[in-house]
Amino acid sequence: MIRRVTRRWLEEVLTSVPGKRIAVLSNSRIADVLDQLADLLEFQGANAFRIRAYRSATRAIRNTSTSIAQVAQQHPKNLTHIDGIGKSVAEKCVELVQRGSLDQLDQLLRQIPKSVLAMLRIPGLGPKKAAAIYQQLGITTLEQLREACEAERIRTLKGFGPKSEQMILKGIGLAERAGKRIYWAVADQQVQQLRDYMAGCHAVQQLEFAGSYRRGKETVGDLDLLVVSEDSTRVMDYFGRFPDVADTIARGETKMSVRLGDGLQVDLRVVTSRSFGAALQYFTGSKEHNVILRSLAKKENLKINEYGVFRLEDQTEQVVAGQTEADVYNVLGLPVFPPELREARQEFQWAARNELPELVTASDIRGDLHMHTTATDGNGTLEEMVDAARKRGLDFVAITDHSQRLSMLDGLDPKRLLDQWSQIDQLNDQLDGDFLVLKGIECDILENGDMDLPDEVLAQADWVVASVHFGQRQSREQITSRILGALAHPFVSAIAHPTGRLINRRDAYEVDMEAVLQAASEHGKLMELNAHPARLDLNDVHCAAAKELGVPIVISTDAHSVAGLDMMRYGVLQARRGGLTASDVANTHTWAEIQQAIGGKR
DNA sequence: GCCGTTTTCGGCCCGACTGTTTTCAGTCG
Repeated sequence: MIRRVTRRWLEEVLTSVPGKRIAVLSNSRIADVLDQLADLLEFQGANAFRIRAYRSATRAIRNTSTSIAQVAQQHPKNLTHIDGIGKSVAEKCVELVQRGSLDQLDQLLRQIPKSVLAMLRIPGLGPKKAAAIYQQLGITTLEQLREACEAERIRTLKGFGPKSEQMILKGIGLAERAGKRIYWAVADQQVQQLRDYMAGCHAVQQLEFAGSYRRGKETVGDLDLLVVSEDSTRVMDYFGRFPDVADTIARGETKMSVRLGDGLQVDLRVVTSRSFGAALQYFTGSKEHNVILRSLAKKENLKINEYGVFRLEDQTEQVVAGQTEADVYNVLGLPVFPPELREARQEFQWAARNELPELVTASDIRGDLHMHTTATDGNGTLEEMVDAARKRGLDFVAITDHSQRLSMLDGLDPKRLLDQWSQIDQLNDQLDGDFLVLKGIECDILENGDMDLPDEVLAQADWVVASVHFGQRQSREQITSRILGALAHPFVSAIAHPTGRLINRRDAYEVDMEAVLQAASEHGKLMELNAHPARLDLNDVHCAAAKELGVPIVISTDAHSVAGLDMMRYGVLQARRGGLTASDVANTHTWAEIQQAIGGKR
């Protein structure tokens, strides 16, 4: 009862604000608000550890699949059970969910104009310097800042000089592009080019890309290039001549940073072979994973930095590890965590229980259960897609073209679908057991919750993926209930791209993922991890939640062309970040085994 | 602000580079 009243009240508050949709606050929205609060506090010069506490709370909020808003409404005290959330942040979550805003944030925003925070996006301009510019010169916008630089007024401030003005002017132009995160798949292309180029430098003994790229994060903010060499000058000179380098940001003895033409920053570190493992560990991160690692080391009277692990005794430092990553972890009694797991989520607890999962690999994948053909919006014919899948070593595929509601994409009505399925029967006859083509469909879940094709048609399919394409702006209750309905439908096998998000382009639609996963578990249905680099939907956090509930994940390319089949590896990477093993992923199994899993429920 | 088999108070990871400084604060990862 309380929940209903509160939610209705919240909906009224939110709908009274133009442009806002009816919604229970998502975790990412709550985290955004708290991050803004942290920005403003930082700007005010608040205690650095207090800021860090807020940052770590917002990270925890983004990293859980539990709906913070729901917990705040129903069991607010349970919020502090989440690591990183204490009494104060818990109270703020409750206030935010109940009132739709935070009193403290409103007060701060009255003192500091929001436009001032834009200055923090300029590389090299942090909270202290930005605050000095705002407080001493009264500058509140980037345009005023540009004018002040050009009029040489910034250099009059203590701690600023002509170079600072140049840095700011350059930074204003970059603020838009810099800091934008690119898809992992795009970063990967850049990495391959850099690898090829750096292979031509004889001074390079060993080379590895670290950072969020190595952790397989869905988006990458910059590249961290680690090189073993005895001659850092030669390596840096060579690196600086990479044709796409637009600007050198910094260059010292061991570290150099450049910006490429598209705005991507690449940091180069040159180390000796003795330090390679420590440096690789250190620069792979994440920051939060490293903080935990160093705290553990400290308790053992050890110190970890990018040069090695050192034992502290009688004011002397003795090297105990550094050459390989394995040495660094093993000296602390820890396993070598796969980079994808180094996010300070559960990996240290898993290690303590000796339960680190053996993550799924691309070679474990046996089939692809979501792809399109020229029958709807694909570029490849049925035969071409099947041929390409065979050449990629798969054992089976499902052809899942769109259903009739997608008329713009020439979606299939029952007659055309049945025609396609009889073609598939013929093709299977020709294949004679060497390969299996499944009769599938990507069937729309209509706005009213009905399936887009009649039951008697769906009943004849081997495999049905249900998806939401229309009515994505419906309320959380409506969308959730549509998906729950599909999961309860006897002929639906899996939910495709379950949140509809397009990374950097479109937010996920409002959906109660906890309820969805619970229903999938009850009905024995599968959830898709769509491998397209812009989707990667489910995300890593939801994959981990599905695993907890025993809901199998099916990694699918949703290929619209032959080349699209190669996207499988991006999905596998995301699955690894979710901690999935081969047995957690349905399409590492044979079709007979998958059929058994979904067939029992019909 | 968060956290706790050394702690409910006193810690909180660590180093490189830059610009503005005559020894260091700010920023970044």
